[in-house]
Amino acid sequence: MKKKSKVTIYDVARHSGLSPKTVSRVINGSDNVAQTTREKVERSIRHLNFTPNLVARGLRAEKSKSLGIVTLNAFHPVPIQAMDAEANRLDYTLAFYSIDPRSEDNLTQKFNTIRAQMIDGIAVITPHSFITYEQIKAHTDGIPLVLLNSHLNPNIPSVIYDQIYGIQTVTEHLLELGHRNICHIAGTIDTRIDAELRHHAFVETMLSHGISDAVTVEGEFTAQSGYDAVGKLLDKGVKFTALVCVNDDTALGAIQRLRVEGLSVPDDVSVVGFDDSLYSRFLHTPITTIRQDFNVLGRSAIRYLGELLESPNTAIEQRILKPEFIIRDSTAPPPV
Amino acid sequence: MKKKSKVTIYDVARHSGLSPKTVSRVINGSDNVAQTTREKVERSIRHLNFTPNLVARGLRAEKSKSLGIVTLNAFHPVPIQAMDAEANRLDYTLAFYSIDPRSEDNLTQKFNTIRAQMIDGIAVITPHSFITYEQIKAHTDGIPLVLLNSHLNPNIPSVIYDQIYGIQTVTEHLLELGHRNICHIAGTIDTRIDAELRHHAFVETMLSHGISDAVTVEGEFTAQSGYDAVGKLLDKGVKFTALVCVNDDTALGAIQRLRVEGLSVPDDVSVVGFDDSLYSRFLHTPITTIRQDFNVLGRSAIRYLGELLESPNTAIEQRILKPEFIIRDSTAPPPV
DNA sequence: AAATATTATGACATCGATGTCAGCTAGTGT
DNA sequence: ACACTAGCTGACATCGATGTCATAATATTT
Repeated sequence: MKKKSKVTIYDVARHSGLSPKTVSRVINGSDNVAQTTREKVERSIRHLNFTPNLVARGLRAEKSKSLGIVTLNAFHPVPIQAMDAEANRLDYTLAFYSIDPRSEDNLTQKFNTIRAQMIDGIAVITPHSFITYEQIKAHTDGIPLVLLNSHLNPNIPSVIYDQIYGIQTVTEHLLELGHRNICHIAGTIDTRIDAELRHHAFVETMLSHGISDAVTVEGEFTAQSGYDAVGKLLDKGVKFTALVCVNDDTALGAIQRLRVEGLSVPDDVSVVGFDDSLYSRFLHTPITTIRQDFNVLGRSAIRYLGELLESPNTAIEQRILKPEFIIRDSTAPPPV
Repeated sequence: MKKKSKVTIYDVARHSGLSPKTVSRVINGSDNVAQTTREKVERSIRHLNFTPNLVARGLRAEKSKSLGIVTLNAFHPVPIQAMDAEANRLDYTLAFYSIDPRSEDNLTQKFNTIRAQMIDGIAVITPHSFITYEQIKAHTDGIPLVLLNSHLNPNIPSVIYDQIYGIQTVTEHLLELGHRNICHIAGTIDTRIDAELRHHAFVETMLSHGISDAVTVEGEFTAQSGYDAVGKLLDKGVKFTALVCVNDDTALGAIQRLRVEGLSVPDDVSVVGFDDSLYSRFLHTPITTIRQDFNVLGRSAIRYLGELLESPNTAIEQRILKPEFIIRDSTAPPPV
């Protein structure tokens, strides 16, 4: 049986015959403690199996030593394990909050909680265009803040993969192969920033090659929506020899639909994805894609947050990660 | 500009001309407060935009109103958003901890932190056989605890999908189709409980049909390991017409390797998976599988934890969810 | 040896909310 | 009119750790 009663600094003080303040000094590695005293206290700590109460310490210090991870219910992957590992390295723990971005109330309420819990720093996974940096910032009361895969804006503290570079690369890859009739199966452009960025990059790249009538169908980042989008394109009689998909899930669904419709990938239609999902290289037709590693993204965000906490004059900037282009079997020259 | 200084119950008291204690009563909806007083306080609260400090409250109440989600670095999906939603419903927030199950030190240290943060309840995602319920319990100091997809044992508080039923079902499905030479591509049997359970269920089911020489190859839950496992089977010259894979990722890799080796699924070899991963139904050959919904699992765990917190005499039991069998195209009778 | 500097320790207050308990006001009963 | 409730409010202590500041113990200087 364990003792239920918690061991406090007072118990340690009593046991070692010293004052609570001295015990506190030992815990915190303060200089002005005699060697013999320190040892006595350490013995008592070990003997009583004492762990300082972080809530009490938090109240006094006005900081909790934990970081908040906020997501916006957007089906964007949350690399929580990687973020936790990095946070631990900086001596922080993690608290998690999921916010409904459509509810201003929910936003206010959650950030009230975050402040009330004295969370020291916040990482927001925000590929969600309902919410701007300013809106979030208005709620944080000065708590350091880093956004993940958010708006493209050099003046907001964030870590992002270069979406524009990614889509530009795959689109140009298709153009170089000789494709001219390229369609884009997008994500929810009006609500997701990454979808918007990728869509814009697609249109621009096509324009820069003199193609102004490229067709876009909006999906929602899922395999099902990719499947349906191809159906829509075919129904409308759109002519295409290549598809740029907003992510691998969408590409997966698109490829499946093409197959159902009797079209071969890549012989009849080339397809590119985005993300390099875990399954992508093991498919019947491995997908040509752009790899972004969400673990790296998460770690970078926490690291940045750590810098902001340590030195408040750390530059506010956008840290841009370059995704990697991976050519597989789903792309080929268009049929002759 | 916002005021940086935090608003406390004392500020509200001063502003409303009442005592902090009365403000506290209003916040907590206490009975004995005059209507006019209550309104005065509420006005002040709104005017000052006051939010009670949860750290202070936690210290006093000796509870944090947050639940700890613990994972063991085992690549098991963490349905953190679903768990958060359920926790919020019960008026709790979430803290996240990732533990290296091979390090006893890490285990001790993390649970010290959990106790030091006055976490009220813990959900452990533990398909990891390094760690038993007893080991964890020894660290929790009586904090309510629920395990997810853990050991099969009616006396530990946990929520699990019935792994045995699942593998039994898919194996019998293959047997009914006429297969006799069925191999199992397992997970890491020595370190993952779910792998062990599934392996055991496979062997038992085969035995109950009079087959005692069924071959098992150990993988590690990944597509790559499924890919490699098929290679090993072929190298060893093992004869098989069907594969039971520990999960869909493994099945995906296995199917890919079969294709590379010139074997067709399901004409030459039938393959079943487990989990019903998001991609499984969109593959070239959609996978026959067993669906377990991790969101449901996570929500159930939090709900159970909530019951344990509310009434400490809630039964300690194993809550078993039945997974759903889904037949797709990767299984067929064996070749004649 | 006296004066001064340095090191080591503890008493007390504080962080913000709330439990305990006492006191005050108004209302009821006789 | 007096005693007695019931309802409302506040003073004070408390949760556990630590900052402030005073003081005791020791070392250093002259």
